[in-house]
Amino acid sequence: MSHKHLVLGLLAETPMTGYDIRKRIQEKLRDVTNASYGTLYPTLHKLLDKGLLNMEEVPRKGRPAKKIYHITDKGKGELTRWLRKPAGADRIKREFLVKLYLTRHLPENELLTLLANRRDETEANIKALKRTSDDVEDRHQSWIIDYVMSLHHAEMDWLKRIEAQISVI
Amino acid sequence: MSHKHLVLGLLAETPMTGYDIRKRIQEKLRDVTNASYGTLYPTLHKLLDKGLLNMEEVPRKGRPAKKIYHITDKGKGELTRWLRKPAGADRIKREFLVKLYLTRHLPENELLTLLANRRDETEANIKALKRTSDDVEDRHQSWIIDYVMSLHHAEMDWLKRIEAQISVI
DNA sequence: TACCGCATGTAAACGGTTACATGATTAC
DNA sequence: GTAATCATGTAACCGTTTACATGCGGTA
Repeated sequence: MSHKHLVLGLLAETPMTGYDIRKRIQEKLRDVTNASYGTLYPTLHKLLDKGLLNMEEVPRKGRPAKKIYHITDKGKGELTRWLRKPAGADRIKREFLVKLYLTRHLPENELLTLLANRRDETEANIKALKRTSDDVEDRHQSWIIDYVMSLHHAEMDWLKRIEAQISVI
Repeated sequence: MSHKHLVLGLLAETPMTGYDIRKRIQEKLRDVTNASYGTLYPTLHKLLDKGLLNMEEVPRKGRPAKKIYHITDKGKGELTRWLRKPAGADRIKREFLVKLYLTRHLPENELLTLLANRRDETEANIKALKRTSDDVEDRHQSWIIDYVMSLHHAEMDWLKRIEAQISVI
């Protein structure tokens, strides 16, 4: 992905500092990404270089100026171009699936504990998500939560199916 | 993740060359990872250094020797230790969710095409998966396919739900 | 003859995480 | 007084992708 377009998109709504962008992401996009300053600041610098952003310096007494970034027309162009092309297939490193596959050469009870642990974790994830879903303001945000929730539930169902399959044998 | 444990796990089944490992992954774990030689060979070198693998050189006429890697007892220990601890939460860069969120500041029809496109893509993914699921040998592999398929279906249901929600308004 | 499969790698670039460094202001 | 918040960044490291480099043997 690179956080380039996310930054562009957030700045298209309203001009902000890098710090603000971080907060926004933490508040509204926790389930989507987890970008740190180490990613965000260099991204801003690159976008500025390319002319996709402008920067406005706001001096503060006794410390370095605050830097407010604004999206440029060029930036808006790049953003809408990106939004219109299909999102790349999610490249996921599904560590759990690797583990599942590798239990092939291990005793059956290893497989069963792997599945049971995963079920507990998924259950916990669902509960945690439910808690965060209370203070959601806009539909876009609630759609994301709904999406993630759906995937969690699908995984739960799958886990139960597999466990049932095994215990029958 | 790092492909360290995957390599260890595959070599626990049978000794192989780096080339063989690549083929295995392509054949059986396409939905889980996509490791290239650029990842695999350095990983093998590191594991060898740490004593988790042994290497056996098999000379070939007229070209460099083939290198067959074997897992050591130390390697087996490391592998089972890893398998037993819970798999880290899948850190996913869900590009599609970023796009979904960013349609906030775009006209409604942009949102609708985004969803429609995604639906087409997901449908295509499901069909492609169905095709691959025919020549599956062992249950571990079929579980993985079932898992991925479940997630695809969950996404489809979600997409339809959201689209219905919007068209009502 | 031309291409595919076998088999080894390296190098550059990219994207991200973690930890570090700085320092004022505000709330408890 | 102490901790959190505001606000900037850099540097080292890690894992991965992509492209490149090499070259034999078998198949169409």
